[in-house]
Amino acid sequence: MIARVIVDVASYAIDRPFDYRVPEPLERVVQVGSRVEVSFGRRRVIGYIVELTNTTDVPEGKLKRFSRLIDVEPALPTELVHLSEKVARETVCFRIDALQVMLPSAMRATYEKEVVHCGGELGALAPYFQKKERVPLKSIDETDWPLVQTLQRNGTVALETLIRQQTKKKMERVLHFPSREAIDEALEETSARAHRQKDFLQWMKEQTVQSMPFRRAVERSGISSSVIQTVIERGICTVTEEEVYREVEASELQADEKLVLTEEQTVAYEAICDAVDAKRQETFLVHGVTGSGKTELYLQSIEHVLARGEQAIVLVPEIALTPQMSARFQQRFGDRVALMHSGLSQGEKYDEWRKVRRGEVDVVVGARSAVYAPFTNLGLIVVDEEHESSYKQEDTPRYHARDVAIWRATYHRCPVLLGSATPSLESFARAQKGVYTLLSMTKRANDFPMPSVEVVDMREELRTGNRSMFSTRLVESIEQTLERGEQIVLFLNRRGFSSFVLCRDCGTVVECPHCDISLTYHRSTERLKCHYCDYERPVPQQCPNCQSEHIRFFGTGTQKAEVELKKVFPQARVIRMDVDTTRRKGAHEKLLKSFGDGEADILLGTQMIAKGLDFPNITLVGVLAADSALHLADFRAAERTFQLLTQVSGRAGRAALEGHVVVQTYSPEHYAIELAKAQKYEPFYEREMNNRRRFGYPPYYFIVLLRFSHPSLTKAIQYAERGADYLRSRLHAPTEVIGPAPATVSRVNDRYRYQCLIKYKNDDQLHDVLAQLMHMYRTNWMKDDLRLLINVEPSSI
DNA sequence: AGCACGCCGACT
DNA sequence: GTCGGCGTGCTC
Repeated sequence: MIARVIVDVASYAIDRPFDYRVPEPLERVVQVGSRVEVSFGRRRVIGYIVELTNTTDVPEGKLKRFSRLIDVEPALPTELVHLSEKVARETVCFRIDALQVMLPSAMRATYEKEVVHCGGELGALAPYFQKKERVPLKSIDETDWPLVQTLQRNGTVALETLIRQQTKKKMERVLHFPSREAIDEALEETSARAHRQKDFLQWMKEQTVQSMPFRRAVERSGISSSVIQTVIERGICTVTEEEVYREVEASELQADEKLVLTEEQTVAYEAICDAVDAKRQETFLVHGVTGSGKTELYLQSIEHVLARGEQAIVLVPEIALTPQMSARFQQRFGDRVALMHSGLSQGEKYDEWRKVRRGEVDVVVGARSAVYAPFTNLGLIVVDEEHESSYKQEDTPRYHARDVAIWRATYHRCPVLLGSATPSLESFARAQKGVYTLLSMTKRANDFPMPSVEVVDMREELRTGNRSMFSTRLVESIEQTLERGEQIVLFLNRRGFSSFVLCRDCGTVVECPHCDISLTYHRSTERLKCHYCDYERPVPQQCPNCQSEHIRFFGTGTQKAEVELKKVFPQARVIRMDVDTTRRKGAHEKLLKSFGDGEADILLGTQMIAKGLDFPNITLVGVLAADSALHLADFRAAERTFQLLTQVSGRAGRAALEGHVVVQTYSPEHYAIELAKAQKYEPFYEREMNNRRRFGYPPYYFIVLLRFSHPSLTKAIQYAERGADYLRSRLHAPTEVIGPAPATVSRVNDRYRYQCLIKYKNDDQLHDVLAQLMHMYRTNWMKDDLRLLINVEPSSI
């Protein structure tokens, strides 16, 4: 029996299966998806079985037997093993990367070298070994490494690779209670003076369960652990070490009752159930205004799926995975839900993943990578806020969770639900073409009116002499809202307000010496940092260009806004939410909770407050700089701005109180802002589609971004041109190759970056041509220190 | 990727 | 002669 194995080595030459003979005793145990330990060249590494066959082209002399089976139960279901091939092909990444991303990081192996003493004199190495036979190479001083080599040659020591999985199963001591009779017997044998022991025995007798974690027994019985320990030592009850799940802190469960669906919701619900029942892959685009009750639709659709004995995945943007959202799912489905988001520790993520793998839960609510939840009987995948750019992973494998969701659904023959108030142009266009089924929900579930939106022209404010961050209108609105005792959310897009250091005399901005980007001030450390490389330096006292001491320092946008806000409204209680105030685990939740409890009047923050915030007392939303993302050189700039404004506006007036939105901008006439104000998605869609068609961008074309980087500027340009020429010579109209042009950040880590763009409609040669280009890169260009990165359907360019 | 082999120049 | 620098080729 032959196992075809993808080994844990990310390299072009290795990116294919290698054949290993399956040891005979394991023939009935191994499965596709199992991990094995193999010797590969002179190393031992972990590999994934992707196929089991009986034939091989590998000559007998080369074929090895793998040494160890790591999982009895395969780590990945077959479906995901096959899916990894598609992911690798579609996103141009190594198969091993596509496989690894499907597993929790705790299951990734680390490799460590150890020096083993085989016999003979160790000489100068002796102190490292003491009485031990093997020591980590890391523990030996680097100056002694040549000696290790010498001793290795004469056979005194050998180097071995230690494969360590990061998996830590949490073990807990579990107490097993004896039978009633045994307890009675024990009671008789217990000395009359041992009152506490008797109490404990009595308590045990009252228990209905047969075992309980030691810790909980201490808590519940109120008997000290030393007493219980004595009882154990007397052999009355036994203790075992058992694997337990880390307890993920449960959100506070508020009542969440099943709601009566509106007419629109019912239409959507029935269409979804129909696809579920028919086992039909169908993608629904749920276009519902904020407050139209999309979550309730998800919940009831999932209930239907669970009733059929199938499972469901709910994808949520990381940032929107608020306790409010999680709590609703937990309330509805109890312990059948697993949560997967960045707030969990590595071990907690591993536990949640295992619950899914073992079939102990049947709903997963999680961020991007939860799309790989190892369910084997999926009935529905929901992608909430489907337009969110966080669904696209920005490093390898550069997959889009929305696409993966559809691939998986095709396998499981189940529907996918894409939900958004502001669908991505791609999805809406597909819905228009009939590729997806459009489900519109135009009315708010509770019939509350949409908030009124007011746009303030900040140029006008400047002209009238108001140079502060707050327009007169916004100040008035805040005042009125405060007087009414209602709450305010102020939103500030960090971009354009980032915290850089500027010389007031010559205008110099302090930049990174290795990258073409300004340095960012970090208040916590009082230093300037580069967000692209690891460079950091203290804040300069003088301008590095003209030595002037008039260094103007811009704190983060939100910090500055907070100071100004306190000046204008000294009586208002403000909560600031940005990366600085939410870095600590759980800080995010805590701040939101205290705002929800009415402990503050104003919530001031960045992107992160744009979503999922659902408090009835918020009646005013202020957007301080609506156009900060508008003028970026990216074809999605208008779409992003429109989505953001709509999203933020949705935070106002979620309950009976009427909501109001004030949007401050320097370009009030821009269609993205005008149409967001009017809250008209479709006119925006038409308008933006026109632009996309005119300039040949998605969804009219698919795009692939190629980035060439090299320490020498001329070489970077040369190779980028060579690459573009190569592509042009092989790809034909209507496929186009644009560029090369310098990347937005034209230098990172002392490497110059040039990029090309391929635009295509449907080009079946493209993947082959890209593969050939990669081949040329790895056989010729890579040695010259060129780096080439391919991003299929990038979220920005 | 990482490891060994092998070829060449430098040094005991 | 031997050591160690890095270019080349291979990994079932």
